[in-house]
Formats: sequence, structure tokens, C-alpha cells
Amino acid sequence: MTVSSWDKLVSQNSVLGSTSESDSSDDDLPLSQTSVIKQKELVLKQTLSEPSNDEPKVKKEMTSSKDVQRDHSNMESFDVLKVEYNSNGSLSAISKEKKKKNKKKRKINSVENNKLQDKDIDSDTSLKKIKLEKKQKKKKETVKKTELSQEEEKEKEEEKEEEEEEEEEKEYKWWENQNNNDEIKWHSLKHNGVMFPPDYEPLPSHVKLYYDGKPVDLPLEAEEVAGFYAALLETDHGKNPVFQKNFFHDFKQVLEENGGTLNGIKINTFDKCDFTKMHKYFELKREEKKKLSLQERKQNRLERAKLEEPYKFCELDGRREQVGNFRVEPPDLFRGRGAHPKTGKLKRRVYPEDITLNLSEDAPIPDPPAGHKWGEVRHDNTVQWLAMWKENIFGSHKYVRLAANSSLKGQSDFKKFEKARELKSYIDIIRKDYRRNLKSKLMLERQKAVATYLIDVFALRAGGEKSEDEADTVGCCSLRYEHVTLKPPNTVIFDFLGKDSIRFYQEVEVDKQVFKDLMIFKRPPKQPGHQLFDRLDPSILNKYLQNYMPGLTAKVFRTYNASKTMQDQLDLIPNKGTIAEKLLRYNAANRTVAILCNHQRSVTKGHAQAVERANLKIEELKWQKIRFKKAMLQIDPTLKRRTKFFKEIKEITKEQEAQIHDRIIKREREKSEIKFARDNDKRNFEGEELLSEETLKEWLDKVEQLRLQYKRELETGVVELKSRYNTVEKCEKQIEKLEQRIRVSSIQLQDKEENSEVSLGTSKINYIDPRLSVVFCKKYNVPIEKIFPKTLRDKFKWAIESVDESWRF
DNA sequence: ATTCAGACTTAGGAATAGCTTG
DNA sequence: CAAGCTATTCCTAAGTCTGAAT
Repeated sequence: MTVSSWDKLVSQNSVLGSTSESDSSDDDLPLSQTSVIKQKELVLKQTLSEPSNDEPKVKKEMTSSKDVQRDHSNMESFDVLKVEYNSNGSLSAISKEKKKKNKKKRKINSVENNKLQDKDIDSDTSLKKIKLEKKQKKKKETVKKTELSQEEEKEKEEEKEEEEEEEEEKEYKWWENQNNNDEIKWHSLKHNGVMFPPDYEPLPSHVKLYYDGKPVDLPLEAEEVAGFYAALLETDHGKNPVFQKNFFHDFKQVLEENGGTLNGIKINTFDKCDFTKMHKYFELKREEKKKLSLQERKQNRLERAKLEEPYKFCELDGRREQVGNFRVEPPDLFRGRGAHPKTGKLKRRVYPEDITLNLSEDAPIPDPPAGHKWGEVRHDNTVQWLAMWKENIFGSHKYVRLAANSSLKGQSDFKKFEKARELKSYIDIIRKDYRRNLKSKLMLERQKAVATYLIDVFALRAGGEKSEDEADTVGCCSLRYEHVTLKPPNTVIFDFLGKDSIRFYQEVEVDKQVFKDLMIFKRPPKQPGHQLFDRLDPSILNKYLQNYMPGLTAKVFRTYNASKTMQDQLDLIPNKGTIAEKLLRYNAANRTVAILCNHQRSVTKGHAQAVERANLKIEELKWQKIRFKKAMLQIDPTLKRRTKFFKEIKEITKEQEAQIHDRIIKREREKSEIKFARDNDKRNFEGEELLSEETLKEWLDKVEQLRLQYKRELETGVVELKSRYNTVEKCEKQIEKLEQRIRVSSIQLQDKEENSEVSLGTSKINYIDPRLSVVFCKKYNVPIEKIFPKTLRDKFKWAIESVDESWRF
């Protein structure tokens, strides 16, 4: 069915909108997201091993991957276009006067240019001289401050900046200046290019691929590709048929490109390939690497650091800033997420000829690796990237950019949150409008309203259209019929795969009118496979949003609602208790946000075990507590009037107690044995006299005594505590201590369990305004490093240094 | 209008570092 | 003190959004 015929059908439906006005009074649900969202289930994501089994969507025939491959097989020679960047005009003009003898002349330059400083000066001495000059000048200027032009004002700031740089190791606090020009990203940019992965290292001659039982001699290029697969043999990827198919196709192609096998074997079917020998070899290698621990690890790390040293930093407007991903991605098999049609395809090696560098016109061009040339060199200061290449799977671009702690990234981040805060002043009217428009007579308006509602309330992503050779995932605008189940009167079940093929499953109650609208959007002849929002795409929706506020797009709602939720949750936390308790509360708040945004993670393999252990520990603590209570009664039987206090004595069964005893005894025995072995190892090493078997026996005997004691206790019900607990008071004190420990352990266990499928990191890094966390730490006296690890403290330096306790999102 | 390239943010899992504990 | 687990960092895939080209 064509789009236009759809339009007709649906517009007919939309007439009906006017008849459904009767309900207008009952749909005034509170708008608060937290009240509406009930995460009924966090479901594990679809595993790779079960490729799309239930897709109603009719897929077009896939483009032959051979064609795709051919397109890129000669990418080394793709045209190097000389693109002209007129925005650079200013840059080149300015860089000529970099020696900045003529300050005055510079001041006359346009405002746009004047941010350009004298950072390119290489000579220290001249720099210092200039700074001195500047300082003197500055003093004068402050006197007649009122006379300063705007430009001079700005320049003054620059000077301040530079001073700080000098005084405290190049610390550029961009957040203390205002910077409104986001078209120009830098004025000078120097760097040393990118770091290439090491050349392929051939396998030893005894490690081979076997085909139909016979060893195969592969050309190096093909051996490398086979190795990529062999390494993944036992993983979900390796077992995925799509992955296997794509890999095998590309593998054969590489083999052909290099003249086939060296010993005449023809490779035709995947199933006859035996990668186990190669796989074993890699496993072995990994074991070796794991073993060598000791100082060698450190040595290796040092060497690695030395190698990457030149690439780690660049010079941005004269400041040293960290580069993020300066390593070019090594060749590998593409590991697509979810049921990805292209998963397993060969991601080819990237050569200098594929790389486009971006740096200042006057910056020295780094030497390409010997025997190679750079693909292209650009001087585009309207972009943030330092280098770029085109990858061969989709033909999209990969960028080398600055690290998260850089000024450029920091500024973007800051702007993002400020934009989200700006939404505060518009959100009421936006909500009012979309509520009203839920009943609009125009289908398009209704769809906009419902979509905005979903994005606002359930934090859905925009949901752009995806092509056939990507995983089938959706967001708001791309939701299909089958992703939404309606359960009258107003319950909706969302069930779809979102970004990264993470399942979004929520059973929720929605606004009554939204429910009706969804009903309409699902009306026949619509059926599974059809778009729910057939009139909408993100660009239409975003245009609509921008009528309210410049720069408002769907994703801003996620940031806004995440940070707003965090603010609200933090506000609920009482300022008392230990740091650990406050942290737990903070994490709980963080978790609300993560759940709102559907940030999941797979449970770690040791999780169930860890929970089990924690439970046993708590059980033991409780048992100990009971033991003390029993002791109290033994000391003073009259206490038993406090029935409530002693109630729990009866809540433990003998079986449970016996189990606990067994565990403790077993553990104690093991402890003794391990300690014995270890002590003797040590003594042996130091030439001391060894502990005799007698000693071990003594220790074990003590344990045995304990076992017997527990046994007696179990039989008689009389506890035999150490003499130091001979008064009621002492026992009570112990009980209190134990209770505290139980409380803490329980809450930590609960935290662990609730977090097992929720990823807090993503929201902390991307959605929660870091200033909220900083304020929380200040107000509640929690050290910031308890909440932000090192990298986040660097990334959020701007937030850490710029807010006080009164700041609010 | 629609498509598409380009550039940027957001995302979970793998790898590694660091810490605990048996 | 090594094994095992958790926390953090690294990696790169997968989104969003803009703006130019058609």
C-alpha cells in the first residue's frame, strides 16, 4: 500500500476524532513521569544466538554483499577531493599574522576573528615577554575600564586565560568565559595524526585451518581473516549463522583476492572448515598473557604508553588537550548487535591512504608511516574531528576526536544541559498543547501530539527510519502495529527492540485520550508491519517542537526528564546517616533515571552466586543475633517478658541452625588448612622451620571443639558464649552492632539485586546534569569521588568547579 | 519534499585495573 | 597472596540531528 493511499484511509479515520470528544473530562492524568511509569519487567535482551524469528516486517531482498564488498575493495584509491572551505578564509588570514607583533591591527579584526590568539608562538622567551607586556597593559586597562570596547574586554579575558595557563599548568577554564560562537570550533589545531594497529603477525606454521580434515596453507591476508573468526569460535557471534555466513563470504573473497590457498585446496563450504586448531592457539596465547602478571605487566604497560605518547595529546588553540580515540580501529569481523544482517562481515584494515587529517593550515603535517601517504589533509575549523576515515561495512565515517575531558566536548556537554534546562520554561505550554491536540481533527496533529506524549512521558527516542541492512530496531516515530498492545480501558503494553536491540517492555496506563488515539492509529486496514505513526518522522516532529523553542528536538526531552527526575529524587533524600547510606540513596535516585531511560545491562555471570553468598551472610548474622538474645535470657530469665524482642528466637528452625553451623565449621576447617599450607610455603621459602602436622591437627581440633559446642547448643538450646559477654548490657550492645550490620548488608544486597539489570553509568555519563551530583555532594558532605570516578571528574570538571549549593537544574 | 552525507552523542559489552577475601 | 569479583576504562556500534543536494 502506498503512502498516499494510507493518507486517505487514515484521514477518513481522523474525522472520527470529532465524535470522541465526550471523554474530555476524565483524561486529566497527572503529568508526572514518575507516577505513570511502572516498570513491570526488565527483560533480558534478545540474544544473538536467536536471530530475528518473529518479524512481521517484509524485508526486501538484501543487497548482495558481494556488490557491497566490491564497492569498497579498492577504497584505498578512492578519490581524494580537494574541497574548498570558505569558512577557512579567516583562519588562513589570521594564521599569517601569528607572530602577533601587531596587536593593534588584530583588534581591528572582526569580532569573529578576535578570539584567535597568539597561541602559535613557539618561542618561550617571546611568549613571556609578551605576557609581561600584556600584564602591564592590563593594569592600565583596569583603571579606565569603562572605556574598554567589547573586543578589548574579550582580549583581557584571553590574557587572564593565558596567565592561568602559565601559573597552573595550562588549565583552561572555558566555563568562566562565555563562548557563543559554535560554528568555529577552533582557531589552531596541531596534532600528530593517528596510531595504526600493528601489522598482522602470522601464525606459527603448525597452527593451521583444516578443511575437510586437511591442513590448509593460507595466504597471510586470508589467514588473518580466518583468525578473526577462530578467535570467536566459542562465542555467541561465532555460533550465529548470519555471522558465519557473512564471515565466510568475506573470507572467501579475501582468499580469492590473494590467489587462493597455497596448497591447492579449494574452500567451498563453511561446515568443512575446522578452526579449532587456530582457536586453541589463541586461547593458549591468552592464558600466557594472563599468567605473566608480575612486573612484566607494568613493563608492557609502560611500553604501550610510550608508543602512544605522541598521539595522546593535541594542541588546540595553543592548549594541550587530550585526544580520545587516536587508535585507528583494527581490522576485525564486524560485531553488529541484535539480529544484524551484516554481522560477521570483514571490517577491513585502514591505511594512511584512507585517512583524512584535519588540522591548522600552519600546523606541521605529521609524517605518515613509512612508505605511505595520507589520503587527504584538510583545514576545517568548523568541525571537531582531527582525523577521519570511511569504513567499509556501511560506507560511513569514523572520526578521531578529542577526549571527553577536552574543552570542546565539555562545552558541547554544557550546552546540551543548558538546552535541556531551557525546556523548563516551555514544558508546561508544550504539555498543554499536546494534551489538547490529542483530540485534534487533523490526523497529523494527533500523531504529533501522541508522539510527543510518548517521548515526554516514557522517554522514547525519536526513532528514525532504518535501512534493510541494519538490525530491526525502533523508536517513537518508527513504532509499528505489533509493538503496541492495547488493553482497555487504558493499558498499553509496549514491546519492541530499541537502540542496540535492547528490549523495551512496559505495561503502563496511559491517558485515556492517548489510548483512543492509539486505537485509531491501529485501525484496520492497518496490520502488523505497518507504521503506527504513518504521518510522522523525526524531522517533522522536531520541526514542530522547534516552534516552541529554538533547538528543541526529541532527544532534549530525554535529557530534560532524566535530569528533572534526578533533581526530584535527590530532593527527597534526607540529609542524615552515613556516607554509605547517602550513596545508596544517590544510587537509588540514579536508578530511577536509568529505568526511565531503559538503560539495561546483562547480568554478570557471577551475579546469582554473589546474591546467594550475600544472603547466607545475612542469615549468619541473624543467627548470631539470635544467639546473643538467647544468652540474654540465660543471664536474666525475667527478661522474657519482652516477648516482641525475643520473638525471633522462635523464628529460626533447628534445621536452619544446623545448616548455618555446618557452613561455619566447613569454612573454619578450610581456613585452617589454607592457612597451614600458606604459612608453610612461606616458612619454606624463608628457610624457617616448618609447622608440623601436629599444629594443623591442633587447629582442626579447635574447630572440632567448636563443632561439638554448636552441636550441644543445638541439642540443649543453651548457648555457650565467651565469658566477655556475661552481662545483659554487653549482649545488647552486640545485638545492636549486628543489627546495624544486617541493615547495611540487606540494603546493599537489595541494591545489588535491583541493579543487576540496570545500568547506572549511561545516565550518569549522558543524561543527568553533573551539577546535580556536585550540589548533592556539597550539600550532603559526600566526597565527589564516591560518585564520579576519575574520568568523570575530568569530564565534568566544568560542573565541579562552577556550582554552589544553591544551584538547581 | 526527500534523500543523503556528515558530524556529533549515546550505548552496552569486553578488557583491564583494582580490590577483597578465602 | 592468588583467585575471584567488582569497578572503571576502552572500544566501537548505533543512535540523533543538521544541512546540502536533488
